[in-house]
Amino acid sequence: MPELPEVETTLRGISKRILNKQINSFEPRTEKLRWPINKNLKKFLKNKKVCSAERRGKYIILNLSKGHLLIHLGMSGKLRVFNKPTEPKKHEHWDINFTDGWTLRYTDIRKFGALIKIDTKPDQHKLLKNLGPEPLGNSFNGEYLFSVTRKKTRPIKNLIMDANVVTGVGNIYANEALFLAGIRPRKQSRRLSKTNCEDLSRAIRQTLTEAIEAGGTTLKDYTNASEAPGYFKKELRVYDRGNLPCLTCGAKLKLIKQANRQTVYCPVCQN
DNA sequence: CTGGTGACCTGGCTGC
DNA sequence: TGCAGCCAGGTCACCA
Repeated sequence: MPELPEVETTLRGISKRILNKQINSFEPRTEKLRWPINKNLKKFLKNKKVCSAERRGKYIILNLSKGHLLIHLGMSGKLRVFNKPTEPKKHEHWDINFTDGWTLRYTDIRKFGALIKIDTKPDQHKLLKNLGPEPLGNSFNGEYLFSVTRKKTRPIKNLIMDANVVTGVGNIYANEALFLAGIRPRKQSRRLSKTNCEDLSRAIRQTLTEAIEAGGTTLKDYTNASEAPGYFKKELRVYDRGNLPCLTCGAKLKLIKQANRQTVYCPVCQN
């Protein structure tokens, strides 16, 4: 799925087309995505205005004139906006139609995404309240990473993919950032030095920033709000390159499995 | 509390 | 061609 850069790209793409607009109707075409879609959502959204839109980790939050809407893209979710009426195709699970004729449409082949109505403060919602710091924010740095890695026995890759430690780093960018920092994915978190933590926090920041600038990564089917692919794939140095030569030293990249996810690293460049 | 695994769902690819 | 089996950008819920 979309990791943080793809969610950010999506948010930027839809924002200008939905901000300050009034919702005319909500049309769901599925009972449930990851969770059942609230039966009152049609009524709840009717006539509400989209006041602002923001991202928290991989979640998109639409702040409405009253209440909030939480959107997660799961593994295969996409949002796009258009103003020419189109017949919804298979896997196009819901539309939010605005009074000016524009539509926000959600597509998700695997239905791991979510659409949730929130009445209270969003940051107190159970899906958001335990999230770790934003990797591109000021509170995420080497010092923070050093403090959270102490006493942790799990591999560093598993740790940085834990949304409660730092939110938004998925499998692609975890692999890439560890390569950039020269750290083995299986290294025990508590064995990272202060320098390792500085390097890794910087690598995560750099990898995500570059991916956002490239419009995200398209592996198979990610497209942004205007259906354009992301261009970061050509920058990937280890992800999806198992057994191919390291682009830095030529050594054969190792392919292993961690927590049921594919991990690729260079046995020479990463220690 | 920590850490590991199964489950959710569909489609594409590989290999027999 | 057909089909079984495996894999995929996420992460919650549950269990030891």
